[in-house]
Amino acid sequence: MRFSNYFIPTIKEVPNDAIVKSHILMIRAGMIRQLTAGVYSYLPLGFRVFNKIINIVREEMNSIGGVEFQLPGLSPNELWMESGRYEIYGDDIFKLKNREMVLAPTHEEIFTTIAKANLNSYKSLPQIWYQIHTKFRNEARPRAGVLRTREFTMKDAYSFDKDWEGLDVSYEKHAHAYRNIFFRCGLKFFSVKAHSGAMGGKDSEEFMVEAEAGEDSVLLTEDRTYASNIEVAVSYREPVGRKNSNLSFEKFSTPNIKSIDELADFLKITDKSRLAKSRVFVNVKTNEDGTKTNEYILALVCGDDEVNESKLTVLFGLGLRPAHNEELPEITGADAGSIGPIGIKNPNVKIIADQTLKEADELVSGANENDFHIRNIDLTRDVNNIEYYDIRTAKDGETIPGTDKKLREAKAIEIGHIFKLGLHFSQKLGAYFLDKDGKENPIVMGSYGIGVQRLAASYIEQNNDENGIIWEGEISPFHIHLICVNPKIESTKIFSDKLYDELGKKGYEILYDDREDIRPGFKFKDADLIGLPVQVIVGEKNLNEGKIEFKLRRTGERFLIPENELIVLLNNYKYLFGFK
RNA sequence: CGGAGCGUAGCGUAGCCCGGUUAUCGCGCCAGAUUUGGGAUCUGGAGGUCGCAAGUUCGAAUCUUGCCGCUCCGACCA
Repeated sequence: MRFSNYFIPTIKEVPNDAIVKSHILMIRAGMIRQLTAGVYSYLPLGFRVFNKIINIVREEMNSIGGVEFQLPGLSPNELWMESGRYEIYGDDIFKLKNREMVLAPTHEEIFTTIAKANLNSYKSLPQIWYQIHTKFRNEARPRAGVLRTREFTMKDAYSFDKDWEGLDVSYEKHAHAYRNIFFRCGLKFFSVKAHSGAMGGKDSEEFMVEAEAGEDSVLLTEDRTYASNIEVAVSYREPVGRKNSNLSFEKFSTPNIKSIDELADFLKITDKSRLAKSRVFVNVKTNEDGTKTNEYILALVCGDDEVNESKLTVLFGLGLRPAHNEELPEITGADAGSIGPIGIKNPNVKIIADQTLKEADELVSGANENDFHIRNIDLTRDVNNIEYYDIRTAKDGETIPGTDKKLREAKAIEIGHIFKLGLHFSQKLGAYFLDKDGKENPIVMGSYGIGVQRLAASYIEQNNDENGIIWEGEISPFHIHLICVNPKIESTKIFSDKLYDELGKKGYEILYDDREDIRPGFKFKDADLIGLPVQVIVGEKNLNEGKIEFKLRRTGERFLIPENELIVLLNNYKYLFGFK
């Protein structure tokens, strides 16, 4: 590609709106431009990278037997009401104003509709169906350039199996394909156990790239044998245990004490583990007749721990939400800050506590009366029907239960998600098949996604320096940045043109900076910013001695080589181009 | 949705607090000249509904109110 005939609007200055590295560099290198919040135009260079990723994804999906579709972006409201997601998604789904339709944020419903009509026999299962195209999500807060947007390209795949064992196989195939994809894209990635989210389902694994710009928190061991999203991570914490002094509980005045920290200061103690923190949750249950009832839950953890809402959701279901501040006095008798397990106003509140508090005594907690707490609470003696679960959020520095392996907390970007969906959509939308015995069964489904732009941004997060992006491997937009220092000098122009043709014929993808009236420094800066793995520089002085310059982008190393050695040298570096 | 900040030429900005000539500067752009190995120099030039609307005022980029948009933090996030 001749630069003079291409379109790469590079920018020297850092754009005002960009904070995150990959965002800044994608704009500066002329890959993307923002149209409005969370909506980006893909410029030729960016589009080229995305397409490289798409091709890798396509190859790996095909290799596990995936078949490619292209489904509509528009779909009728009705379909989403049937699956129940019209409500669940709420504002996150784009709704058309002049037609009863939505812009699909994902395609379970539509793929399932096709499965319902056509996968009627166990003989037609299993199937892996996928597509690579645009998704629309009305994100409340798009951020960090292309990392979280309202319109993006996603590879979404769905597996259809006759039983759970079949799903396991389909799931493993995807896990394998995903590892190949991310490896080929040159990412340093890992996978974590994940929360399987609103649709129920069993196993779920997220593929992560560690990056400061990430929105997810993960806990991992240094040897990466364990990694987990913080939403589900389990770690060991010494139980609080019993002191058995058998002190009776007593209420005491704690004026204006709202937080655990304030309470600790007030009591002049530093160990907050016995200051039991109470959080109140409302679990909205839908009854058979469609009416709704509220279940109330009080969750206790150590004062220096946090309640993990994802873990609670697993225990109680999707209707769970934190109680609003206005509801608290009605449920407990006090405002946030004075709530505890003893003397709750509503006698039907279910009390649960984290395992670390199992049978603990001499606890301090709110008295369910503003500005009062209670000390010497013995959960075994004083709280009836208490149940213990793992409901705390694991923390940096803690160990994996039963080992001495330490967990480190890190920020990460989720680049892919594989997920055993189960029966939710097949049952809701009526996708059943007949088994060998002529019996009707719901199809067992899996769902698998990869965000294309997010993957590119993740790569850039991991591969950049103060001069720009550093591309290497299969997703580099081109292989070689050929720079003719001054095309106005005939000898260099003739030589560069010839080199461009020859290298092209050898299968190299070349970005050829043939621009006239651009000073050399400008071309070099552009080359480093765009960041192709190898730069070949043709200048008058060197060429007069039969030499050209060869530069490696990552290390900045330059070699002055005889022109006829270029082909051999390039061959030595073919791994930089993702050549086998 | 809550909190904070911002909106002046394609990009980055000064001016705003304390209202008053022709709205500042740099990059980029156009023309010419000189230049050509790390984002050139000089000369000349084009480019603006100061986000929008209403208000206060003799007079508003500047003050007030409302709206819109964007960014960041948080909430949310199959």
